[in-house]
Amino acid sequence: MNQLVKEIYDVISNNDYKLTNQRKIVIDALVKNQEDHLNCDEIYDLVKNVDKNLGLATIYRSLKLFVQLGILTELNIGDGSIRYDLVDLNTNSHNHHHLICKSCGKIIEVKDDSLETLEKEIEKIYDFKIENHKCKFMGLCKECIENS
Amino acid sequence: MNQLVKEIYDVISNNDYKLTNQRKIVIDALVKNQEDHLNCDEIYDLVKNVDKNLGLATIYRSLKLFVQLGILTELNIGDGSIRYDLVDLNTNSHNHHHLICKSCGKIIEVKDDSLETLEKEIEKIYDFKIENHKCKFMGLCKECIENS
DNA sequence: CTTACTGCAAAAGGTTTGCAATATT
DNA sequence: AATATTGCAAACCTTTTGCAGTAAG
Repeated sequence: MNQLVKEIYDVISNNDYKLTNQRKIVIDALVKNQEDHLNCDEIYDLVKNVDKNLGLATIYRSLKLFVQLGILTELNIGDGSIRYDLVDLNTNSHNHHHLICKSCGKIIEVKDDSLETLEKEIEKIYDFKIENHKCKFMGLCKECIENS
Repeated sequence: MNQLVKEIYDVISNNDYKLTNQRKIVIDALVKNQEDHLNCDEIYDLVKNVDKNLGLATIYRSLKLFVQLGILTELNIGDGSIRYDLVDLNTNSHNHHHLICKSCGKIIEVKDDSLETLEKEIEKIYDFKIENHKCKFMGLCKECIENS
């Protein structure tokens, strides 16, 4: 079994939540489509092929739980739905940003931890303890620039 | 009249939209409560005191227009509603970030343009033309740290 | 065997829209 | 006078919730 899947299972079990079939199916969809930043409805569509009876409400509840357990973070690209991003459980860091193409909607992940200096500065100036950050860059991707 | 208000009026007129009483009232509420990052419903509450008949739909439509005209930007703090942030029309830059206290919900504005270096780097590596960015830092504000 | 979890359907937000009346240019 | 804008109510969409039945530990 995929190493990441195993780690996620552990987080759930170790926190005394039950490893139900439905949760496993949702996790499978999330891991297999990491790049896609799916929203609940899109996960529902995928998951129906595996278990026709799996309900939408169950997915909403699963996703909420996974966020609470630190397995996922929420991502808002302004389309009216919440999208989800798998957290790298090993580094336990949120050190990546998103490039969102305003033309085609593509989301590109950017690994970067260069915000740490800025964070330290902000913490000092504002007496604010930063625990996490979310950074989005909006613009045009390579393909959309070429096709315009 | 407030200089900022005058500038906003100009943007609306110059783009051939009508300077209606309702739009003026909404602008007034936005300018007078710049710090508060109001959502539509909160603006509705404020505005009702000025014009009891001003409808919620009108505010939604005004806010959409103002975003389109670059007068406002949308801000998502994860409470399920869209909040709004006045753009500094003179600098025409989006060079500020938000600190969001996860305990009391307070939003603190941080002036900073240190992301430009990072943006240039990202543009080069990913062939992505960045037009704007949104950056949120989540954590605990001074007061909430002291009261815990 | 206990109680957390699920599925369903209904409800609850927030936001959008159609239409007739109104106000701005 | 022409038409963009408004107010109202209904519609829409995403997300949440109550409850009875089911399954994981």
